[in-house]
Amino acid sequence: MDIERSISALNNPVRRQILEWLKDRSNFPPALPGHEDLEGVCVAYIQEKAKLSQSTISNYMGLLKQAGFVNAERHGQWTFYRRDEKNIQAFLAAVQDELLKS
Amino acid sequence: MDIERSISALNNPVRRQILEWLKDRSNFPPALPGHEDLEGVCVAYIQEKAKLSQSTISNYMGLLKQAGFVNAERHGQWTFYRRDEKNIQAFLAAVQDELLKS
DNA sequence: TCCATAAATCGAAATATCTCGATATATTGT
DNA sequence: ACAATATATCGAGATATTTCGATTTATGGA
Repeated sequence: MDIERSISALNNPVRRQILEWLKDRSNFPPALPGHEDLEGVCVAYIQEKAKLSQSTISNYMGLLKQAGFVNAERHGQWTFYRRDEKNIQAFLAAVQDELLKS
Repeated sequence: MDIERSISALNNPVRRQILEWLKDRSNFPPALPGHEDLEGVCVAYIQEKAKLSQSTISNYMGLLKQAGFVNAERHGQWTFYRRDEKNIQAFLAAVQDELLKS
């Protein structure tokens, strides 16, 4: 739990928006054929919704991953990103601790 | 509750450290004579502990104030800063909401 | 009024972040 | 092996943040 890296990753409205979108798979187009069982969303779908360049979104997802907010799973040529709820909880607990604990 | 501004203010280790120090008045030298009743801490004390320049700390306290994390109270030539626990709670609730609420 | 002190603001240099297009890498299908 | 597609990485320009010293403003005391 690197709080520095996590806050830095959250310090951008598009990255926060992506984390919100990822709460619900139905914010994106249907899964690609053969990947219906996967929870995650590919970079191209996220890019389309965020309306930023492919490289920017790839970079953003890398930052969110380093911060622990998402997991990446490669399947063939696609990387499927999904929220890591456990780490998100852990982050919230850590911030709460830092801001409130005596 | 401007979450953008709040996260931005927290996105700096010294500012987070200051918020932690302000949890406990005894992290700083005793109050100036005649101000023993005040909860807050003057800029000079914070600066001394943070070991950054006066202008930097004044700027930091301004950012923390704009974000709502601290209140400023002017008494004579001093500005006394203290945590705004209500707003800190509100911020935590808002982040929790943004990160978790469906 | 003049001086000293505290804090805020200004201007600037160094560093970091944002964002892009171009390129590289990995994988799949022909 | 080749072409097509998805993603990652690279290099760079624009913008923002960090941090400083110098200056300004506000206050209190001699």
